Amino acid sequence: MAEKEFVDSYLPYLLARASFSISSEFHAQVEAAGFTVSEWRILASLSGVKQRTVGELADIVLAKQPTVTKMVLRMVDQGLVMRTACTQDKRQAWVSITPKGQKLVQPLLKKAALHEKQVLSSLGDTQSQALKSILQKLIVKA
Amino acid sequence: MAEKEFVDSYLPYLLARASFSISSEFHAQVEAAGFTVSEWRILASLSGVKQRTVGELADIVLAKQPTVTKMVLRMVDQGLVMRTACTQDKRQAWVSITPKGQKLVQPLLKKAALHEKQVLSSLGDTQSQALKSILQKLIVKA
DNA sequence: CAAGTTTATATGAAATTTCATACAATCGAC
DNA sequence: GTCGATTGTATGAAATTTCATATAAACTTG
Repeated sequence: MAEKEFVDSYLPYLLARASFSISSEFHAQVEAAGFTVSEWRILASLSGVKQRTVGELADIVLAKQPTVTKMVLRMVDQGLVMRTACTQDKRQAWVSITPKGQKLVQPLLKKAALHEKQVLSSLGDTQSQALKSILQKLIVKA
Repeated sequence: MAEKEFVDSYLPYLLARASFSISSEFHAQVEAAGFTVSEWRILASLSGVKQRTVGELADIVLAKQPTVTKMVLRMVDQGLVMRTACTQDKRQAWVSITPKGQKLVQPLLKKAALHEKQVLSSLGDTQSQALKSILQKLIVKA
């Protein structure tokens, strides 16, 4: 049984697996609210701001631009977000959350905060801080 | 600009983003070898073992079973893996890597090890160890 | 300011993933 | 053993994602 390296200690895989594992725990609640994970991310990232462009959203939800364009169109149909013309750069499309979207995502945001708190408390303050700062370091700024 | 919480410090998102970021760095090499990320994971996870079942592979590559079934069928067509009947439990399908698959994945495994080493060395020993052990803790055993 | 280049988004076609469900084989209890 | 429940994989249809490309609006230079 010498062959456990890949799955058990290869860093990129550990990251992927940990991410998957933690997200899965919360995924049930996202689904219960009727959202996909990407939809949830879009709503969450729109919930505190005036608006974001399609490109910014693509970067945030870690998806390709055409994927986000179509995702936004679907969410517009559902009345969760709305598109408005960008006044400065007419190539860009501004996306903002609707009152309906805001209302639906609000309870999820609370649950997300709670879930994170639980995970962090299971780690303890020291490890929590260490983890976050290391992860931030791993995230390439570009 | 008070609204940077979600993207900048929400743990599940940091994990997803860090995972994405690190994987992306290596992704170019995976593509250069002609594989998708999931194919790479399947080959890597098969490369040291005699065989794995479809279900085990689904767990490892963090994908759904039907996805893996179809992925394996495609990889069989490409001659990268082969399916053999499981002698004990006839419901299960054993998948193993072919010599061709092994030959193609070998250089990638080396590059992966190198890439990981670079990432780890940028963190330093202490943080590397801390990160890995915290991630392992976050990964739910079930 | 015209011409070429880059950037932001949209869109159709193709590939992939997912959901449901079907099918087979194993397991358990009687 | 037999019947019902469970488990592992396959498969078709639907939904989603991706690739390639189109389009339109800035930017750059001379």
